Amino acid sequence: MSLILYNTLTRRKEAFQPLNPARVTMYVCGPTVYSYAHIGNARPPVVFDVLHRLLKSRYGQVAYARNITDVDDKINAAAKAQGAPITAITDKFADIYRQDMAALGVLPPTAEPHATAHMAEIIAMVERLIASGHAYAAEGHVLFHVPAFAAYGQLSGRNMDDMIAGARVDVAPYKKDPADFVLWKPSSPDLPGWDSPWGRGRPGWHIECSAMIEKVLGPTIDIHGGGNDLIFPHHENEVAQSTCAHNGAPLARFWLHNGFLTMDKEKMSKSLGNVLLVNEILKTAPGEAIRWALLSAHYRQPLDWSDDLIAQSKKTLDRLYLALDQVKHIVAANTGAPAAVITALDDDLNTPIAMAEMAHLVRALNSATTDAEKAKLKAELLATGAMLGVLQQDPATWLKGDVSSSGVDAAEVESLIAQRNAARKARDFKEADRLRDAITALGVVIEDRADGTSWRMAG
RNA sequence: GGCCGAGUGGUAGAGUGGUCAUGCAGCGGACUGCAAAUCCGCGUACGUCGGUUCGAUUCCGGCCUCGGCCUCCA
Repeated sequence: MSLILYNTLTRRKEAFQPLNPARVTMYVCGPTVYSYAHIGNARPPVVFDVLHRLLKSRYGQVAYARNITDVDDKINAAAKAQGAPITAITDKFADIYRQDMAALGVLPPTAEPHATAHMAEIIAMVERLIASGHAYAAEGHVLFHVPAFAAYGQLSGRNMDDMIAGARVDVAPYKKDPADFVLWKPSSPDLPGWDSPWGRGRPGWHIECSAMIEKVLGPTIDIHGGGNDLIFPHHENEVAQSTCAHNGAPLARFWLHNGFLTMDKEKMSKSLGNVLLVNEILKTAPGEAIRWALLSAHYRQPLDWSDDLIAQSKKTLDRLYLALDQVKHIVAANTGAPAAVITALDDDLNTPIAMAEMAHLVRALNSATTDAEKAKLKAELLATGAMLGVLQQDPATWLKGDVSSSGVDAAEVESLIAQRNAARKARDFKEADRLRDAITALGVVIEDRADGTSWRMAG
């Protein structure tokens, strides 16, 4: 079995082999921390978390870096608007981001480089690019000279003539070529800046990733991931900078890009304003259900977000946890995820197929009659859940839901159940049904089982 | 205009050159005092027009529709 990944660079699926199996390297573009992450922002970290888990299970350890961009004009604007220091903004939203991602079951990356902590590396890389003739300084700016890199446009499949023809922005007068992009730009005294050979300034948008990848992971990494919209210009420019700074060594061997999350079929984006914040959704739905929803479509496909999607995801997880709850006293066998699950994930992270396999497992588990069977199926289900980053909490905890926030008094429910069971014992079914209606009215579902009556929150 | 991607049953969403996705919803049955949960069974599908083929939802081409990138954006 081997992992097959769709490589944006070649536009086809390719067998993945790490450069060095003892140190698989992966980089995913992280957030610019100037406000809350929306649910679309959460798709890459969740998707690449599944890849992270898969790589870990195969190669033991993965050097996985996800950056924090803490220098950016939008951060400056936010700080100005709120009358707060820059670092107050970036620290706050970096913290919130980490918390949100943890709530979605995303394992921390092995490194979380901050742009502001890598100014020396950024400046050094810019200097190298100037020295090698790939960049030039002009009016306090440093620009990457796109015609100096013949392979420019390869990743995004564009050619320069078309782009110039379709250009929608005014070309700055100091650019030698309209496609040239900024590596370094001057800062006015009221903006954050760092001393450099070109005066006090700050980095352009793309150079930080190139510099941090080199520093944290090395010149050529195995996998670089991010959202579809980053292919151009962000990743194209990263390729140009890094390749030229490394004498032609490629930046990344595999480029992976996730499809977009939409709302009513339209891209969710901060500029359009149609965003749902992860932080807000987490107040109304468990993080695990949100994660399940994000993985319910293949990562390269578009995914239309809706309340119904979360509701369905939650119900599906209910069913899985209900089955696990039935076998809580059975010790899971020492078995990993079934081959079908591995095969599915190996095929370009086909999470919907892996989820379908979980449905097979849960049906088999519910039908199993021997403890040995149950122990094996329980183990397979849990192992599959671990690959996807779900199903790892105590079933009872999941099924009870957040009782405290629901306003339901657990003692009252237990009391009503006891009264109902007394009525059932006395064969007073009218009273028993009345009591159950009262329980239902509280939003609680009860189930009579051989070992007693259990209850959980409905919906 | 250039470059990408998508159009599947009530819904979400995989996949395949000729039997089955799967979840949710629905229907029938079993179980239950009745339910719930669970199990068993059932149903409706592949945008459009051509081509290749014994046979296409699947391959090829045209068309239509929708979305994305080309400017900050996951």
